Amino acid sequence: MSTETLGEKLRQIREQNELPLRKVAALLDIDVAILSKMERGERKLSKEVVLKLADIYKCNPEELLVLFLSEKIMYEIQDEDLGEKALKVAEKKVKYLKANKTK
Amino acid sequence: MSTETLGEKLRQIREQNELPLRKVAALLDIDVAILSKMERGERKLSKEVVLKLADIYKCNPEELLVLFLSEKIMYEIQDEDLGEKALKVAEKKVKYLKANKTK
DNA sequence: CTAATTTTGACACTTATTGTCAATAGAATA
DNA sequence: TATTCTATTGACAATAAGTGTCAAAATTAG
Repeated sequence: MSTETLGEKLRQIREQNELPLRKVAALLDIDVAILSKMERGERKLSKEVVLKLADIYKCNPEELLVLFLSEKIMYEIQDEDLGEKALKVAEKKVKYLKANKTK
Repeated sequence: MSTETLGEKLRQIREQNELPLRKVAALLDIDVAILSKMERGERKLSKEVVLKLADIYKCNPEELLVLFLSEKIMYEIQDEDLGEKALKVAEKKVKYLKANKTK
C-alpha cells in the first residue's frame, strides 16, 4: 500500500508537470514559502488548495481529496490503540447518516 | 444504532450515579460551567477528561474513548461525500501501521 | 559563476480554544 | 413563598494554534 503523504504526492505531480513552486504558488495566489511547506508537510493543506491543485495539474480531485481527508482522520487517531474501533464506529455513523439523509 | 453523543452519554451516566455537576467538576478540578458545556456539546471534551470520568463513574473507559475518537473523526468528514472512502483508506493505513509496528 | 528555485526562520496577525467569573434561571425542599 | 442547591448562559481575559509575509540562506540548474 502507498505510504506516500498528500504533500509528497503533490510534489511528485508538480515535478511531473515541470512546474516550479513559483508558478504554482502564483496560480494559487499564495506565498511560495507556504506551498513549499505544504508539500513537505510542515503546513497543513486546505481542502480549497487541494481542489485548486487538482485543477492546475488537471488530475482527478477525488483521489487527492480522499487522501486529504484520510490524513485528517489519521491525525485524530494517531497512536491510539482504539483507532481501528473508532473508525468502524465512524463508518457505521456515516452509513446511518447516508441512509437517513433525506428523511 | 445509537445516535447519542458522548456528552449525552456522560450526562446520563452522571445522573445514574446521582452526582451533581458540582461534585464531578471538583473531582476533575475544572469549572462547573465547563463540565456543563461539555455534557451539552458546547465545549470539546479532552481525552484526559474522558478517562478521568470513566474512573469517577467506575465505567469501562474503552467504550467512552471509542465514542470520543469516533466523534473527532466524524467532525473531520462531516458533510463530505468522500467521507466513507476516506474512512476505508484510513482503516487500511491503521492496519498497515499495526502490521509494521515492531519493524 | 550566475541565476533560478527552494528552504528556513523570524515576525506579526488573525482565529480558535480554554479558563474564570458572575449573573441568571431552574428545581427541590423547608 | 422563601431558601438553598444546582445548572445554564454570556462576557471576558489568557493562551494556543493557525496563517500570511518577508528576506536571508541553501540548493540546484544552466
